Amino acid sequence: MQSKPPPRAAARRLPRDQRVAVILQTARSVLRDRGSEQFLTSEVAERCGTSEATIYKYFPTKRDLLIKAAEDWFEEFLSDDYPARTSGPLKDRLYHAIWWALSFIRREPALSRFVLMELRADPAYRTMRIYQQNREVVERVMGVVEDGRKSGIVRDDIPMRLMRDMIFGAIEHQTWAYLRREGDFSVDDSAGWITEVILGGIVVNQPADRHLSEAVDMLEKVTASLRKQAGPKR
Amino acid sequence: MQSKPPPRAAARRLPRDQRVAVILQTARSVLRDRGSEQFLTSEVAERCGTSEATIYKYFPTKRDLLIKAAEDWFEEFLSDDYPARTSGPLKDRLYHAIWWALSFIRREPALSRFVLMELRADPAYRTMRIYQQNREVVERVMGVVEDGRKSGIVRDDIPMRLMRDMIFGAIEHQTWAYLRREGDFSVDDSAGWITEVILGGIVVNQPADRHLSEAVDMLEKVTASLRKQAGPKR
Amino acid sequence: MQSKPPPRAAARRLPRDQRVAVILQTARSVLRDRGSEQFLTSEVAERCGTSEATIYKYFPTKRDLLIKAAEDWFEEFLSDDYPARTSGPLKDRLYHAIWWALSFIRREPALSRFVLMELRADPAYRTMRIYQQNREVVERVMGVVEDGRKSGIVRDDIPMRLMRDMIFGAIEHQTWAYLRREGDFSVDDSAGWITEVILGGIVVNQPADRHLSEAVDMLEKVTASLRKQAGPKR
Amino acid sequence: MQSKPPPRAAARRLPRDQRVAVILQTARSVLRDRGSEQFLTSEVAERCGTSEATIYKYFPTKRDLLIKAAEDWFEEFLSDDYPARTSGPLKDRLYHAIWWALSFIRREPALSRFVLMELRADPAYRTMRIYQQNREVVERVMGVVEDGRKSGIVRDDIPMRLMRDMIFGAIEHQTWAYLRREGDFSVDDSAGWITEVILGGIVVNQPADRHLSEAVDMLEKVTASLRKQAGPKR
DNA sequence: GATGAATGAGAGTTCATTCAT
DNA sequence: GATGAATGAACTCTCATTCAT
Repeated sequence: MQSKPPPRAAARRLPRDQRVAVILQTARSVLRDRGSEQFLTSEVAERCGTSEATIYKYFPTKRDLLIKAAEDWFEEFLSDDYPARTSGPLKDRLYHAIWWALSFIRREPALSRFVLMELRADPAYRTMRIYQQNREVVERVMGVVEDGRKSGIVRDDIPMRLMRDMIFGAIEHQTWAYLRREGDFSVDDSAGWITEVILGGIVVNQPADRHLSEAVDMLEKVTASLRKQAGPKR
Repeated sequence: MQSKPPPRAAARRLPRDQRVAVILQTARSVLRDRGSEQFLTSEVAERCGTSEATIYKYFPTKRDLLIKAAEDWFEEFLSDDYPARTSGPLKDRLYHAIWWALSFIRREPALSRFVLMELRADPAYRTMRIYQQNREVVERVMGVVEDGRKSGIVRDDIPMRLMRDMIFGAIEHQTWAYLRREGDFSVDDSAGWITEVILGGIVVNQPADRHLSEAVDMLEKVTASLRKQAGPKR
Repeated sequence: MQSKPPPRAAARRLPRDQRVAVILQTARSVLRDRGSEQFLTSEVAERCGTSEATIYKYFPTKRDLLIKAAEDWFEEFLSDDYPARTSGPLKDRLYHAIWWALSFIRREPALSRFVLMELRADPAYRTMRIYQQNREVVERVMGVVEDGRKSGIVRDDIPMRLMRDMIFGAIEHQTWAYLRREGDFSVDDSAGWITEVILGGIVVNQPADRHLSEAVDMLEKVTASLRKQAGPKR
Repeated sequence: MQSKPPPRAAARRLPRDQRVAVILQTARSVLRDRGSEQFLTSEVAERCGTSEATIYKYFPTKRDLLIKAAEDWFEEFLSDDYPARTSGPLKDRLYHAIWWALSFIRREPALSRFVLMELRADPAYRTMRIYQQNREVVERVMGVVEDGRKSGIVRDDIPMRLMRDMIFGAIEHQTWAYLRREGDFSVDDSAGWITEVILGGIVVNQPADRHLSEAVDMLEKVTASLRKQAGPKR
């Protein structure tokens, strides 16, 4: 016989808001531990010392609970935010933004996985708050690119959407195994390389280029020696 | 009252191979229509006019059926293959390979989705035939990069894995909405832009340009100083 | 057309303990009527006017239900217990204990059959409560034998295990047909004879008898020879 | 996909009798290896290189096959028989018969288990050939007891049925674990002890008995000395 | 005589969700 | 506001048995 459930731990008769908060927190922890596929309403109820019926009082559907929990979670992440870097060389700023996006995944793999692999598939995804939240992350990175464009550093023939796909495609691909709980990754390294390739591509400096820079070197020397030769001038 | 089920539509008593083929085809179509999560053996049985027991006669497990169906499907794609382009400029060859990978997704979104989002997560993925099949696609693209490296065109400081993640991350991200049945994409355009960015990055000024303009600057200074040195002329 | 199932007969919404009790009682009756091999959870559900899901709410497994039902059943038997007889002649005490064991089988053949023929074969049998319960019965009988040994009445060269096997082998064999619902047996008679044979064996001449008759023989001879020696007497 | 069954090994188109014989032999081996609960018609078919349909041509039912196989098996055992010992002391003959019954179990535990635990439960058991076969074994043992009775060695107040139950109850209980594949037993030891207890019971020679035999000893001495005293007589 | 193909009829579970109290 | 009780509706898988060829 199933052992009797332990007597409810949590306070009964919480005001609505608190009850909701408790449930959401618990749902978050279940989502973290089990992933969305093994997410059972019964486990949420058990962990927060309520009944499943109570949960269904506040959330019409398991999925609603799941989404709300994810959104709150995401919100929290966004609010204890690093300030975006808005000045400095483009490369540094891009690195910083990508690093930040990667660190989100690193810190909350379960949430990331749920958002990236489940919610994004939902037909209603675009109407969810979490869609907007996710956009914030994307915007922060793409904002840097946009700035680069405005100041003429970034090519303006490449569609923004493509650049976005490449950057976030790379981010997700790099973190795939980690999201699967099958490996780890270095936020710093990944951010570094992605930035590097995005900015400069994978093609070696052309030979022509090398010769030119040698030429520049020589000219610098010539210039310097001419200066000396000219003596203390004015 | 449920009226008696209509007599089985499909031919009964098929020879083994044909029955297997019918089941696999049907499974493929169910996978296409429903996705792997809503894939029911009962629906496969119904659609091909057999009983579920018959299906289980030939496939030990629902998952086995699913995988076998996917593998055959993939096989079919790989066999009416375009020849890989093995000569010509790196850019053309890379474009061609990426184009080919994209066209797979374009032609078989349901299959792609299943492979990319379900099977890849399976612990046994690496031991499946489909893993090898998928590798073929990846290898074909990365082979081009490798060649580029050997001939010194591609930077050899960037880890291959990163390049792979960027290319396929970009491919998958570009096709994401399409896999979700939410949009479309142009194989040609996507392939073109991905190639472009991967090879050259997103920054306007190629190093060659930068060096060149520095050189010009200096030459101007040198010229100016030589002029002064020459004294008041004319 | 199946007419709509009649509204559930049994009271709905029983408190947990009552529901569990109802299920256990029902399970017991199904076990009695069908035996463990034809024991269907669906029949239990039907008979007690619940759904199978309700049963699985309280019992994780069909087998668990079966075992719990058997254990409770056994418990009930053990609790309306006859006191063991702890004094008096060995024979009486052994008779009493065997009688008690037989009466268990007599009263609950279905349960006995399940325990003796199914559970005993279970790898986990030794860890079950019912194993302990069964031991109580065995111990009560063997305790008498043990006492007999201590007081020198019982031979101490025969392995206890063998004696146990003989006593319970005899008990089970005697009751076999009854367990099969094919006949009946008298608890009194069986107990009497088993006690008799176990204690004394099946051979007519007890050693005491043999010696006695030898002695008589010899005395007759002695008498005869003494008569001769005394000469022709009247 | 289930791998194709290997091409049939056995000759096709066997005459009826041979086919039946092959099936029966195979069924026996499956019964031996798997026990009757895991006995699958599919495995029989596979092992003897026929189809299940062929089996059903000759045996209307799985159970029929099982029974027929067991009967043939038993027959074989009975025919390469030890001759029963028909002379000598009762104890030796009983030992021999019990030993023989035990050795059957020892040699064919799977068959024994099937007969003792499955078939015996069948309502039609009494009408089966195997019931008669089993009786042969029982008779051989009980024949010895019967002889003992006739010659006055065995008590005639104990019901034969009880003696039978005690002897075979003891045999089965002793071999229980072995039939469960959980242990082993010594045919010699078991036979020895069972014989011992059955014949003599478990009670120590009574003290009275001891005194009597001492008395006999003394009388023998008296008789002897009287004889001497009487001198060479006649 | 032989068999490949096919299946009816379940079995045991699982879980999100409802509702009377 | 809270919940214990209850369940509908699936789902995957098994196997003895039948039948057209």
